[in-house]
Amino acid sequence: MSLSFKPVSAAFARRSAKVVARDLLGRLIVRTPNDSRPAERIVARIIETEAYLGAPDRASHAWNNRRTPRNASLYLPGGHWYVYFIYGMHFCVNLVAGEAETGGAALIRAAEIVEGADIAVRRRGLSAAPRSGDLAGGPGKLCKALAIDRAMDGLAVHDSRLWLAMGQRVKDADVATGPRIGVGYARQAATWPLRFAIAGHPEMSRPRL
DNA sequence: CGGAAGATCCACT
DNA sequence: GTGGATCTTCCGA
Repeated sequence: MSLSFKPVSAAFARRSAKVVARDLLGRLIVRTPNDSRPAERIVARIIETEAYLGAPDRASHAWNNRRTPRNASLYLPGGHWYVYFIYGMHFCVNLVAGEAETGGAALIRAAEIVEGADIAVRRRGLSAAPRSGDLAGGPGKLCKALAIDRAMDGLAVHDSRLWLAMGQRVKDADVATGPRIGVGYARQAATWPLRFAIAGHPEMSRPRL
């Protein structure tokens, strides 16, 4: 497989959250923690995402145009990172999608580490590489493996510390869809098929599609 | 102002 | 399968 390290265009994230979430599969997150140690680079291929649609979506942090200190960056123009802290323990990373003030975003739920796995293992606090799926197979694990935290919240998607490369688009035939995880409280919105994953990939979070 | 629940993960049974 | 960790936000008193 040939993976392109060309940065995504400015237009990539200016589309709807649903289209962006689908198109993120197969793209690459490139994390370069600091410029003085370029060897610390980690590259992760996106395996699983979810779309959150903003004001009309009861599962979205932007439901009914809610605004809090935590979700401020969710209202930036498409093409910024929205990183939030959840359950008092974990971070989750989203790509803000669509026009400014609309609150759409794509949550990145799982990725396959394609470069820097040893660094990711260390960041996770593990002594050895876990079995497939346990290194970045979940939104909290992904952020820990890539050292993504509050400092990344609100950065532009082409920031040198955390940016998106084209990788390789995944064919429709290889995409599985289903309802989103952990949003049972969202009534009708909980049934919307806004979860996307590369079918059968071992890094997919549970429950598998 | 207190309690509850959350776009989660891990240890334990 | 269940519960704990413990930040952020919501809701009812």
